[in-house]
Amino acid sequence: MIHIDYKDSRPLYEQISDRLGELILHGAFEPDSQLPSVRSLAVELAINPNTIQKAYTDLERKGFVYSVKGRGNFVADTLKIKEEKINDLLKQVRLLSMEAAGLGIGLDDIQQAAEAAYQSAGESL
Amino acid sequence: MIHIDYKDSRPLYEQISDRLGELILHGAFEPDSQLPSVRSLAVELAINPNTIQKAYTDLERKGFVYSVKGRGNFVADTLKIKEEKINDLLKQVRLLSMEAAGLGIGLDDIQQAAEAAYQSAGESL
Amino acid sequence: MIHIDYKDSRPLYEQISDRLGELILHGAFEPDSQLPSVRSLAVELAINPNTIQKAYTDLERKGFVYSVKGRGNFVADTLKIKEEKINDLLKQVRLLSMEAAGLGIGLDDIQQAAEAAYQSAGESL
Amino acid sequence: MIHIDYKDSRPLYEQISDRLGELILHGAFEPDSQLPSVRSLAVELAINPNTIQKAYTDLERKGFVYSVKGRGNFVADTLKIKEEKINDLLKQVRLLSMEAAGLGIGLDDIQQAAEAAYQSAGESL
DNA sequence: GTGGTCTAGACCACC
DNA sequence: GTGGTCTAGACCACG
Repeated sequence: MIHIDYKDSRPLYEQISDRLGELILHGAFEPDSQLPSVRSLAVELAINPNTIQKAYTDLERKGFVYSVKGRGNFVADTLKIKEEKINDLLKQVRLLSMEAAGLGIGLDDIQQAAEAAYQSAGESL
Repeated sequence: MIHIDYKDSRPLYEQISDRLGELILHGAFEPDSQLPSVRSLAVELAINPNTIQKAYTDLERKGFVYSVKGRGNFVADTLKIKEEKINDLLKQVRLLSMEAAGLGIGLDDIQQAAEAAYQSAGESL
Repeated sequence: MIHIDYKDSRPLYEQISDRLGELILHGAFEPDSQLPSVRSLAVELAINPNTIQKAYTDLERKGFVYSVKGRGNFVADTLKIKEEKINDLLKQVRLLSMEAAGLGIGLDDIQQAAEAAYQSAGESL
Repeated sequence: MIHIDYKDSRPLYEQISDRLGELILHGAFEPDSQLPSVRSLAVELAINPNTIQKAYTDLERKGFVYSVKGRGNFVADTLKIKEEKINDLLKQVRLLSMEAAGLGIGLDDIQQAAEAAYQSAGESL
């Protein structure tokens, strides 16, 4: 479910946090369902529990997860998060488009690239 | 021409390298023209010359610049670089589009966002 | 009467203790009347009896409740408690006011906020 | 400048984070001025550097501080933060006032307590 | 068994 | 010297 890449320059806790956030965003977990415990994940990934803990703290800061002492970590209501994520993504598209305009790329090229990728993603579902 | 932001969490050398690379890509310098010397830039930006040197080394690694011992740093032929940059940007658009598909964003939303941003950038030229 | 919020980061026993204390303070129980038994509350809330027991112990420590072995838990004389609570609350108001002074908030702003909230609470009774 | 209370039930990192945040909010540091380094604070307070680091991370999350790798931690622009803090404080006043209404405390009592404390704070400046 | 906090000691990237 | 990350091992509160 989670793959650690030691060649990745990102810190381990961030790889884990990002990956879990991705899974949550894409609906891999039910809201309010329990996530793997700090210790079990630590064992599974052969990583220090503190590092897992940092990943969960990061997810809590981002609002993806809430934690209850003595009980575990649970996935938060992802609706608002998803909206934020969507806004973020569109903002990135806008930035890239403006940059593309500066580099002389045609609007068509961008839109076609978007379309092709979008549909290939749809097919793989 | 170059602005250093001490609040930026990126290292200084990277800010300088990125900014110079941007200027080169957008045609602010003629190919083979000479760039400011390490020392002059260091004085101008009130920064340690080692940091400037590292920025130039970074640009050389990326192929934006070539350096001649005892003479200075010069802008490389940017044609290939520009092509790479364009490919890079389109690749990013594709990635975002695939991610968008996974999040349930409509293709229209993406293309419209791109179009609006593209045109607003064109107007500001 | 008591609602458990599993998303609340406070421990369960504290949620229960706080809620019962609130009810007692606001006169929801007669003095010396019997409170629900540990077991019945445990069943009703679908919670471990140990947790309920800890809540009652907490309330006893605070002086809201007294317990008679073999008979149950009973509400204490709340008069003194109420006075303490009032003193507590006024103390908090004073602390906030001093902090407000340090932050440059006007006294009027505080008093008006207090008045508006006070009256809105009165209307909802 | 910072006092650690080992009898305080709050974690050390939170005591430090809160205290520094307080100092920043009350203008004890110039914006963009450098805060004590992780290591120096660790020595001064006789505490593990990791704990100080966690305090700074916490302050960064709250927007009180920004950190630049290799250079140190600096106080952020506190204007927005101060506004948030003021809103927070007034919200607390409102909560207390509503609670007071439920307990039968007079509005006068609250406002007078606020006034007395407010003025005593003003005199001590 | 669960998460939360803390210490001690280490290594890295950046300046 | 600066912050950032990671490991190892420990103790506590909670259920």
